[in-house]
Amino acid sequence: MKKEKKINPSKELPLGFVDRQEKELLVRDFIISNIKEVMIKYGFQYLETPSFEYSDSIGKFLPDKDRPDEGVFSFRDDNKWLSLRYDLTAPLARYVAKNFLEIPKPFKRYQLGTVWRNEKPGPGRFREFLQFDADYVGTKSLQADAELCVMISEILEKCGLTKSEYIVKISSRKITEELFKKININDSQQKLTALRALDKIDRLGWNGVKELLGSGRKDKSGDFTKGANLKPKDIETIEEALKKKSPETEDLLEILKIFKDYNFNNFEFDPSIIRGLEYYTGAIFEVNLKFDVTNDKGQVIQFGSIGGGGRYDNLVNNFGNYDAPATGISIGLDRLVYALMQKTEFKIKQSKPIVICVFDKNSMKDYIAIQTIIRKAGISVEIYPSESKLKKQMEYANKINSPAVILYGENEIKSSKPTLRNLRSGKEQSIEIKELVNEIKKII
RNA sequence: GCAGCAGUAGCUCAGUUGGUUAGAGCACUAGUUUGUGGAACUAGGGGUCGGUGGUUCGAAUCCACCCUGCUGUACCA
Repeated sequence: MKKEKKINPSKELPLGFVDRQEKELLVRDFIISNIKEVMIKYGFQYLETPSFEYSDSIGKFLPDKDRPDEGVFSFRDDNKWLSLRYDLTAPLARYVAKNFLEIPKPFKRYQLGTVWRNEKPGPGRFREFLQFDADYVGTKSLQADAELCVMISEILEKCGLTKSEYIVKISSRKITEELFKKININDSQQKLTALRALDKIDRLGWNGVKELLGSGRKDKSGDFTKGANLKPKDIETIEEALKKKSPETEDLLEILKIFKDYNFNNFEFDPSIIRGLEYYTGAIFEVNLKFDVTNDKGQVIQFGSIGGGGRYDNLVNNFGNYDAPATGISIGLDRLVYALMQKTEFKIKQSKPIVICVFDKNSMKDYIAIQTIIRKAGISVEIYPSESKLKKQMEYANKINSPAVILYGENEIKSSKPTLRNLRSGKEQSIEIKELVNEIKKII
């Protein structure tokens, strides 16, 4: 009989999906707890919406296509297309439209949730990631826009970033709109290409952007990108306009005034920031890190922004007749985690369990008794799960970074004096049970 | 998507112009020590050489296609 070749299931993960380990999750939890604290202080309410939405509810319409636009993960269910949400703003708009009459106006909500994007992953950038999003719905007041920037800044500083390590950049859609009107670009494709080119100034610099506004640009690998084919004179006009150090549009002037009242100054006017192309209508903001981020080979990489947002006055309106101007901001949490973990001074302390070694299964009652005492004191502790050689148990304790082991063998039990071994110093001491908790506290 | 580079043990990598049974370090397991981890020594396990097909007497090595990773670029609502 011939042996069938066994084909094992793949251990690999789908492109852009990753396992996340404790080290990373603890940093993430730390950020989340800071976010929640700040959200409460600023009076936002907590909301959760489902991972899936009908594709058309989150802006994915399907004209003659057998699947929704690339960029989202979708599947067909009973002739309706469902998509995994790609952000938290679109579901919010849907939620507001659905519950418009019941919710307070303005509606201030924040949300933490996984989102999915069917795009090429990069460093600190995955196809599944956690996003934080805070929005003001139902107000035109620019106080809201300004406060979002102040608030995001407070969150970042709570997470340990200093003012010199990040900056909030602001601009307004109105600037580029006026600019395009001035130089008379009507072709919408051309407008789009130009807008996208402008968005890249931080990465490519002015020369790169100029090439993209003109005939096109060849990148480092030799790949060529077509440009917007603007006239040199128009490119000059744009360059001139974007050099301006202070804003002239009314919305930004107002926001700047409010920043002043808040005594907030870690921002920068930057007319070249664009953010998404679809729904923003007014002020836009972007949060950038100012320190170098490296990959695991130590190379400095293009990291981009860790979050941003802006005013979107028409999004809720798309669903029907309710008029709900809105503004919001989001952070990609995993990107922030990735960046924070690079700061060498950034370490989150975690308490690993004390390990009680097992000499004899029949003494389990005694092990459990001291385990209970220690746990009651709120200290992490566990009994080694089997009766292995002491060496193995010690190796285990060492491996999990346990601060200490408790040796409670025949003689110790007889005298009710367990031995506590400090795994960092290697010192051992014999201790009365009632003193055990106190001694452990000295070690951890 | 496009372009460049890469893929050999869990990890980092070596492997001569195609030539027996594919190697090293670290990690892992067992022992030196039946009550002692982080050091040392000894022994051991572990590989569809990214996959599939082709060329060849013979392929980790050459060819084709595919997959995956990295970097850049595009897209990012």
